[in-house]
Amino acid sequence: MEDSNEQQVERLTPFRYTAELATEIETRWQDIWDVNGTFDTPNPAGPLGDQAALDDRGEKLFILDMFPYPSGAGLHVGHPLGYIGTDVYSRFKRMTNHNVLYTMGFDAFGLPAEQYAVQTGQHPAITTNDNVANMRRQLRRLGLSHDQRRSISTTDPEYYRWTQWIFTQIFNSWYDTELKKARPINELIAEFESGKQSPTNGRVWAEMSDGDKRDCLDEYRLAYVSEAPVNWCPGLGTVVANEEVTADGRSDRGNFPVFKRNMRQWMMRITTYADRLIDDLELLDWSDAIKTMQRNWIGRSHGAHVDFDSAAGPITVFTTRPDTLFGATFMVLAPEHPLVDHLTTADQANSVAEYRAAAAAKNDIDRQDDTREKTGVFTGGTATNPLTGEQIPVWIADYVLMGYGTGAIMAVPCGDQRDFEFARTFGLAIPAIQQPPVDWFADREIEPSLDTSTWPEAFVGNAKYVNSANSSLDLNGLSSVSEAVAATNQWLEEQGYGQSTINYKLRDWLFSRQRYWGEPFPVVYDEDGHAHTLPDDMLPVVLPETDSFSPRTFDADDEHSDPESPLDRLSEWVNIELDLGDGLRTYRRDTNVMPQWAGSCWYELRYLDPTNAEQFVDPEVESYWMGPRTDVRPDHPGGVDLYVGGVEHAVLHLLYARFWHKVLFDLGFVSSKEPYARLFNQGYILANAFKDDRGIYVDAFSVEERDNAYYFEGNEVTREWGKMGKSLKNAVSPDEMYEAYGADTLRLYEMAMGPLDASRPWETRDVVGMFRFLQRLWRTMVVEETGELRALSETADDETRRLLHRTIDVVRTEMEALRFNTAIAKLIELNNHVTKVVNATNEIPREVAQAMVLMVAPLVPHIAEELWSKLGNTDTITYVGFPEAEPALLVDDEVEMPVQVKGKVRARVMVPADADERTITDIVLSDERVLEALDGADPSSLKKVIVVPGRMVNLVP
RNA sequence: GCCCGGGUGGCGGAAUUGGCAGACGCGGGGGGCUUAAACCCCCCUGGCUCGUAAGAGCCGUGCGGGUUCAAGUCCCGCCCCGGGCACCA
Repeated sequence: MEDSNEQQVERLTPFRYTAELATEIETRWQDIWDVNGTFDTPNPAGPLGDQAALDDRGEKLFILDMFPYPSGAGLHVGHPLGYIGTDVYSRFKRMTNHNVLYTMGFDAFGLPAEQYAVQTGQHPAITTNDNVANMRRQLRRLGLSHDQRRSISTTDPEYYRWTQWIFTQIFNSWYDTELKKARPINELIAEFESGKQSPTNGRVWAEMSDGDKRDCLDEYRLAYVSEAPVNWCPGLGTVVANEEVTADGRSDRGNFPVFKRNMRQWMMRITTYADRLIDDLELLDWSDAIKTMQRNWIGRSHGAHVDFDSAAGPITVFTTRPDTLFGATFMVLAPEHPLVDHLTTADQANSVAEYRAAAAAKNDIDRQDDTREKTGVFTGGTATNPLTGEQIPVWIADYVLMGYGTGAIMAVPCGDQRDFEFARTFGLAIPAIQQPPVDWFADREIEPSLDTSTWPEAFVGNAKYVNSANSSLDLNGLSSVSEAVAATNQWLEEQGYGQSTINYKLRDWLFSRQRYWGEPFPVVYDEDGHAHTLPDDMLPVVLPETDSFSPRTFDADDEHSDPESPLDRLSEWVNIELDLGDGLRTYRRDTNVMPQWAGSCWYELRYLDPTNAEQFVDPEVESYWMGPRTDVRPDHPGGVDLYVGGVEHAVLHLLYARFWHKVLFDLGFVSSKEPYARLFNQGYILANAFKDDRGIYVDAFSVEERDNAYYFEGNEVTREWGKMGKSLKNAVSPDEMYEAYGADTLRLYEMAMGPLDASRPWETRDVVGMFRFLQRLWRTMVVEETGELRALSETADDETRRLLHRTIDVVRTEMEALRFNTAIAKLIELNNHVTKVVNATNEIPREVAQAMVLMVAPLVPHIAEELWSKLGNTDTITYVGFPEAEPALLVDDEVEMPVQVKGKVRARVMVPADADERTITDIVLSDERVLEALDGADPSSLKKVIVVPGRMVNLVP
């Protein structure tokens, strides 16, 4: 009987590096690592403190992944891209004398976990635990070098106890605008009592009742309950934060419509930190793209508040261009503006009411989706332009948003495109107040003129001011916007018509959700409805058990439904008797839960000291791992040394976490002013997805390609790129890859396929290239027939040794810079060379074998451990020093230099490596092929001879 | 519309401060081993033209200009793709 191929291979080379052998090696080493606690990292103090171990390790380094939601679907090969990258880097750093903190937790509260639970009918605690366990298993199989002792889940009561504690700290703090930092609310009370400052509501502290004092303090707290317009999402049955609403007015989870509604909700006063959140971006080693997104989201703009007198009292507008006030010929208020009623005249009442009703019926999407046709109505009322003294008409229009600035604008049609369009539509005057430059007219192919009826659009920019003077202010003749703004602001402040100010797009953070699967608020309400946070010894407030954990959701379009928190139903839990210091009283619990983001706002801090029962983190431990590295640079803010994750958290998680961290910094709990000193955004793994003619995704693995077209079950389908995922029916699971090649090959392929920050398409058929490399590596050291270590020779030939050291040099540099793809290419080149040596001699030089194993160890740790032990070592390779290049071996005696004639390579000559320009020139100009290439030109009278030593020579005849 | 990225062989991608374009891998071709095949090993592989051949020449990094001895890299003007923001006063 004939053997199958596999049987033959098995019989002839039973110790070949196959998927089966890889799996055996990998699972065995994973067990050894676990048993030995190989990746346990010592702290300087506390429960995980170990001074002896700490002394053995070098400089500290905190490497962090954005932790995942433990989704029920499990991992596909796209998920661990970043994790493999951080693992390789962590392992490399351990080998270059660093004490590396590297672990992984689970962001297990929130909508996805809850929706999965609702889907399966299982309690979210059960499904979450299952999912976490499954994910731990999948990540372990990848060989990630996490310190398992430090892994947390946000759903552990021991963890969310501290999430609740931080909430109480925030609640019991206020922002001191003088010192520009958060302080305990008790210090504010002390200042009110001593008279050092007075409440901003204008009342006298000593004369206020206890209840009034509480109300007054609530105006200051960094966490507060407010009745405010919020985003109500009936489809999810909860309110959501601004950051969770997409540009087209839908929820980022579930894609349901979102409606603006006034509701009583918890808010976080993140706006008080707007300046610091923008300014401290300067201190961060983050990409400009992410910084820009944060800046845009916070949306700081410098301008002025200006009051326009009217019959209904002063109308305040915010403008960034007070210099254009002379051109303000009308005003526009948002339809919801409170002064509209008072301004509207009787004969305009009907049309105003009609317009306001129409605007109210539209949600934000429709208002923005508009074809940009300007609509609006005249209120009949007028206001006084403080600079010109003219009476100008007041309109309402939905292009002015109540949610930004003051909800009212002064319209300068000649200098603002929106106002220009509005004025054109309704035939309002457009006087020019600047003389646009000649070029501006030329570009628009019109004659220069101050008659704006010839202008196609508004003019925005620096230009000479005209018609801009009154008896006490004269801008005419100025030509820079900044000068004119300064002059106008000064005038406005002197005359009491306004003042320069800063406006932000950022709103306070809506912090409560009407869901079940989240952290309960550590808050109770007394009989007067005042909120009290619970003292430390009553934490955690454990999420109560219930079968009815699913929230009430509504028809997604039912704007007028009301949220109904699942916790509301648990009256036995809601109503309690407590002694909060003034005897046993009846209280009512808060029935909201915190948003998904709460747990991820501080998890990196808990990794530092995960088992500390006394504090959320020991300050000594925090300062060791996250304290400012002023030795690196004087303005280093402290924080995680390397944070790797996707760009999708640019404004959500990263903004919230920075805010919480800054509060904790202000209150003295942490020494770092930023949580993440360096951020690296990894790319995504993309995969082909295919749609049939109904636009439905078909199984990508059953699609056939013929003549540049794609077919599924005989029908042509269209190809598109997408993130890998279940919904696109193109997910490849890591288990398939383990089965075919093992985890080391998967790790290597993901690192080799491109730079870590680039998205790239997955190609299963390419994976085999990395598998072949590992097979060859294995074969250079292991005899496939016997499994024995190949014979070692004591010395390498000169060429091999030089190549080895050049490789070490490059691999170190590339690993350090997270360019694992190029490091791998160099290692393959070295291995290809070594394969030739081994083929010729049947032995491998010991120094080469050792260095190669050490260099691949961060990338493919299992095969490296196995080879390392075959080479006679008994200890793990994890903490062995990474090879260092011998500088003398990096320079050659002779180098080949290309010789160009007029920039084109015509010849190559060998020159001594240390030759200077003179010597090189002499050698080059006496070379036969060079003379030939010069084609008869006289080498002694060349126009130019450019010599870049070690690079090239260029001759210009 | 504005702000970020990006565009290099059949494919994924390499290329220090401007200095030999296409490293490495996949795919493709040829050879060796084998009764045969698979595995493995060795060689070739951007396009075009000329040459029996060794080889030689020309073109070539989205398009069009420019700077330079020299441009994938720098400058100007466009086109396309991906992402973010979007009536923000």
